[in-house]
Amino acid sequence: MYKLLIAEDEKDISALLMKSLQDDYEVHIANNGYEALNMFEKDTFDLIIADVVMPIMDGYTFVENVRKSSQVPVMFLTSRGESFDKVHGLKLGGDDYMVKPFELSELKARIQALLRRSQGFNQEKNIIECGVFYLNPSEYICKVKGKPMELSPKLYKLLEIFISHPNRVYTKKQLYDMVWEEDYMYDDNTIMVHMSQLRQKVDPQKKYFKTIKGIGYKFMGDWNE
Amino acid sequence: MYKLLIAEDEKDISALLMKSLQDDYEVHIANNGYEALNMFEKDTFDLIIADVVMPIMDGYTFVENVRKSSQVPVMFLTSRGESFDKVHGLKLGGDDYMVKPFELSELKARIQALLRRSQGFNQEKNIIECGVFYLNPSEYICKVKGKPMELSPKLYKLLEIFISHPNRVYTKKQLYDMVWEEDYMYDDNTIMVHMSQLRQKVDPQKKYFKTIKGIGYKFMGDWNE
DNA sequence: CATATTTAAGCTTTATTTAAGGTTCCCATA
DNA sequence: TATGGGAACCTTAAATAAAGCTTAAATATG
Repeated sequence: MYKLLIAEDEKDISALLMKSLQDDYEVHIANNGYEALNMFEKDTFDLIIADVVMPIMDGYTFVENVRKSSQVPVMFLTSRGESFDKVHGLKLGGDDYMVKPFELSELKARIQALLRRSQGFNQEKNIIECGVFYLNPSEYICKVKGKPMELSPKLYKLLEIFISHPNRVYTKKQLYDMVWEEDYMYDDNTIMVHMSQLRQKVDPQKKYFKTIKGIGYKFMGDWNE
Repeated sequence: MYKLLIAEDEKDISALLMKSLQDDYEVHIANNGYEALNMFEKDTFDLIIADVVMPIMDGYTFVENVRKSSQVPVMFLTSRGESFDKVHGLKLGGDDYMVKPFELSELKARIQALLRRSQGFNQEKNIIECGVFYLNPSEYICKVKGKPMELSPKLYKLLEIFISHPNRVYTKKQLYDMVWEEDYMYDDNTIMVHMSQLRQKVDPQKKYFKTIKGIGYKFMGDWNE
């Protein structure tokens, strides 16, 4: 079930949203931008709905801060319906902008469209897929060409990083920091052994995981079978 | 430059769109859904804008067919502004839905937001480009005239420096300091050998990398093919 | 105890530097 | 206007150094 964060100071509206969305989503309400930002930093959400005019911290400022670290889809929902406002909200990182009063059916459809787009058109939640590789971290499942693979935790995390960002080059240090989450006692060799194991398990023909000598490793995401 | 496909039967609107979008995008116009579908099958586009009411094949049918094989972002642009229509359009695969008459500034902002989302925020990657040279350091990619080149770390860094600052002259000492990051043990010859290798790989005809005798080297950024 | 992870060692591959001989260009001099 | 010497530069190939791979054994984890 997708998690939504709603930043809205008008209680009647947030209550209405809660009521009409809670059957389909896990809904969290914040009463202003500041509160929302705190919640955002402590948790992860699949979509954010933000009012613009709020006390303490407004919606624009909130979303600007969100965008510094996240690409979570954002919908503005506000009574300010001028083109100028819409353009501003969209430019600073919003994905959609709805003007109050709104139709609930349209809001729901737009939420669905946004989630569909941001989740990469996967029906299920949190599926990571690229080419022959399929990962479902919440179920700890890994498939390569549809064939289930058993991977140790470290190997799984490694693979997850690569598949979520095809073509990107990671240095050994970066991988170590992300997978091991401890920067003392760091050794290149550990990474190399794990990469070797990962290749043997998941890419025995060495087509997908390329070594960039002097830099690091890269998962080739633009292949043609 | 992103490629847009616009399916619109009203000539004055398609002309207006062409006029206002052609500076930023490569715009292709189809006069109905059927024509659009043909164009879509022969070419690839980064975004589709579709009217709903069109002769021969309507926008909904067109987009339903598009969605059978593609996840390209789709915006509906139509005078049918009922919630029912919007919900229908969004559910069958549309990403956004604008109602005529529309503000051009809002349309442009929504196009940008959609492209940003569908391109996976990729446009924010720092790509270094000049003339026939293309570098993407985060993917460690180098292309010359669209042809991928494999470069060693030192050569890559060297090239990166030159392409980021066309026409600037660098002394051997400067290059050494920037690429080697150690100022002891410095030898002109090392640079010269690397420059020689770089030219052979990336500029065999010696058109782009010029020696400034007594000074250093310079990448010629203002050429005309 | 079983499984996962790290260490260690020998080996392979690739990158970088060194070294030597050749080329070009500038400038002083004839 | 020729010419020769020297400095700066180029190129190539061999030598050296660095980075990476893999296997198996050792150690940790639970």
